[in-house]
Amino acid sequence: MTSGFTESLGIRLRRAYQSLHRRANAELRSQFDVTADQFVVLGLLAERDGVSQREICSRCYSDPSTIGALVRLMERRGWVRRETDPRDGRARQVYLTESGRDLQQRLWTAADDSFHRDLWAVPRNAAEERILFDALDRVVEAMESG
Amino acid sequence: MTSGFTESLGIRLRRAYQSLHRRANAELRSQFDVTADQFVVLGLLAERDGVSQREICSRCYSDPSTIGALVRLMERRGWVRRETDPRDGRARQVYLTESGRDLQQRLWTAADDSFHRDLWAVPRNAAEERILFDALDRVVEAMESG
DNA sequence: ACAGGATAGTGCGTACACGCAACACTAGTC
DNA sequence: GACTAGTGTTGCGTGTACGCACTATCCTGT
Repeated sequence: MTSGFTESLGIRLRRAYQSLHRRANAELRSQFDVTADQFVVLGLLAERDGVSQREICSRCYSDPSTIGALVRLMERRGWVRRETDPRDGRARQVYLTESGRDLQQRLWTAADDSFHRDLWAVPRNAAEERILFDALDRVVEAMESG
Repeated sequence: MTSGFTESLGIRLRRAYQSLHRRANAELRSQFDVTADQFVVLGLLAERDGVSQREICSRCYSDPSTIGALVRLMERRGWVRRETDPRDGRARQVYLTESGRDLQQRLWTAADDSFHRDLWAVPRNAAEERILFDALDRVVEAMESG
């Protein structure tokens, strides 16, 4: 029926993500006691903060309850603060604190030195990068249009 | 320092994997009460069984304790049996049972109908597929050679 | 002004991923 | 035979992912 389970795109995608996630977790945890997913949320907030948890979810493709727990944890650690949106009593606006912004920058440069560079070197040229990025984005489309 | 966090390969990889995993979980759970990771292990065992848990780990890039728990659960559900390796008292040989093999085949065709087809259609031609697969494999290499 | 429907967030339960430590067994060396 | 490494598995604790049910709030049409 197919060219074999082990050779399928699904398994390859899983392997690639798992190894990235494992590596990121190991580096970030040992040096900063931060998890890979906290790193992702910090990165998103550094690009734009004052946003609702719902928006964070849609930007990193996670679940509301996952993000809720994550953000509350980050709040306890002093990296973010949450304020009730004056325009919408249901929503919380999530902001990076000074400490959180500082941490994010240190994480970013550390991650760049240790594994981001290797990741960026994966596409061997611009054309390959475009094919790769397009394909990954089309995976998302295909999976969500079911 | 870079073209933006949201545009990086890491985030794209995360999004693609998360959406695949979510979709697979939803389909498999609603129809068969099976998780995506159980599906993966069933698929690997269908290709070759009688193997140690350690080997399952290396084939799906998972952790020994994760696979241990997963395989014990699958044993309780009657999909696999575990026998002590006569050559190595530490190791367990994991086999698919008849019921497990049967389930795997039903899962495989159902998954193929619902989302595997969409996934296979992601690479638009053989050249793109090769670039995509190579890149994903190089991600694994890069992340493990740290 | 109000009912009905949508939306943001929380709480709970289950499954997975992983590091770490412990344990059992193996294999190589002396 | 004992000693030392190395390996397969298990147990424990934490963090993450997700579905589901629930509350609080908003919004729309009447």
